[in-house]
Amino acid sequence: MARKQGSHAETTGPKVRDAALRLFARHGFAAVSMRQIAKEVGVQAGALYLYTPDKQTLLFDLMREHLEHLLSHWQVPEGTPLAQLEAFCRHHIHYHLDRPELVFIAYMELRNLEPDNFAVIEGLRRQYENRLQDILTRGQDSGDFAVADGKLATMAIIAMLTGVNTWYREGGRLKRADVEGIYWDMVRKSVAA
Amino acid sequence: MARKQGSHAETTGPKVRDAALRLFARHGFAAVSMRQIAKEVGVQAGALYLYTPDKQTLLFDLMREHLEHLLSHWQVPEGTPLAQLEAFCRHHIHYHLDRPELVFIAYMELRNLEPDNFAVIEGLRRQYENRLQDILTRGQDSGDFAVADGKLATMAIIAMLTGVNTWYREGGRLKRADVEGIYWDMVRKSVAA
DNA sequence: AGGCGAATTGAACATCTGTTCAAATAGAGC
DNA sequence: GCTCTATTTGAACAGATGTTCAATTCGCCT
Repeated sequence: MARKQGSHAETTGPKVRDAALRLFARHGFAAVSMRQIAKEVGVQAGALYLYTPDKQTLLFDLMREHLEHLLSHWQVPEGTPLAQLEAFCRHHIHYHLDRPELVFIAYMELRNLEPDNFAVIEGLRRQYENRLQDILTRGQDSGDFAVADGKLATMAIIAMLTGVNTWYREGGRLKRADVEGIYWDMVRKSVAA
Repeated sequence: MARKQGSHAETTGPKVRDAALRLFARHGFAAVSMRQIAKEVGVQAGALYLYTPDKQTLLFDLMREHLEHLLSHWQVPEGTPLAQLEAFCRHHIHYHLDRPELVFIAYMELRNLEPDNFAVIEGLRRQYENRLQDILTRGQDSGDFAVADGKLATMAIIAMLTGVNTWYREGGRLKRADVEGIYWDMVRKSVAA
């Protein structure tokens, strides 16, 4: 009962995060116990509390980091509204297909966030949506797009694009570039003037 | 400790189902205990087992009944592919906005189903998707639609339409008929030849 | 070689989990 | 009013829950 051989916070820390990510995505936050996470890491449950103040924070940090990285990793480029919309769509699909577990958690576990944490995540998500809505508004003003309602079109497009994660499997009938192209084509037409 | 005044299986049974529906939708299947459901019904936990063999079946029955009703309540009408697609889209939105809790559960709680139950629900869902895919295929063959990939377009459209449930709130800026119309317009354009 | 801080154990806490069942009471038909 | 059955209670089960902490060992620096 003591410290283990080869133990270091720099290796155990990420392991805890990854185990939580994997297990929360597979079974859901509420269905996963701290002891299961500990087992996956190869450690006793008590040791987890060196790396997170509690289970809730483990979830919150995963979601916050995901959304903050999504926002910082990509900015709307200069160009026509059409080019901006294409860049958004292609990046969204690409980025989300790269992180299925984080995307899944960030959507499915919203109701397991405590009110303060929920407000933070909601705010970040809203920022991301606003980027798309701004593109659509600009395209509407310039006459490139014909969108009846900006907010609705934003939600419709994001729901459609994020939906890729529910069915796409690596090594399937379609390659990622194909999927990107086909989705972009549908989005383009759906808002076309 | 005994039978309660005014107790009848015909009233308690539905109460159990409704309480489970409401609580599962709000907090998630795994986060809700049988004692919470019992409290909502106004009964002790043991009494629930007169109305369901176990917690899992409570969830499964909600999902199965929802999807079976969705399938039996609406059939693809005769007509042009365009008319069929419009009917599908409008009905989908209307039906789903009427049952936000069931829709939410049927999507979010898939991973909490035991394998056999999951297979049943998956099968029902697939049947519903196939209806849309058939419409798209027929429209593609007739030259009314230009769809690069039938399966992908099916998933894209369903994701987009079901997404309404994540943001629409009764009494908001848009009426249900407006939403229906705007979504149908986007879908129509997205598959247009 | 020795000492100090970092990392982990394992037991303990109080409470909650799904489920079963004998006992008890209520409604309904006579 | 009596009986029969439908309906519910409340206790019990064996185990799981998130979290804390003194005790212990390992890695690293001098």
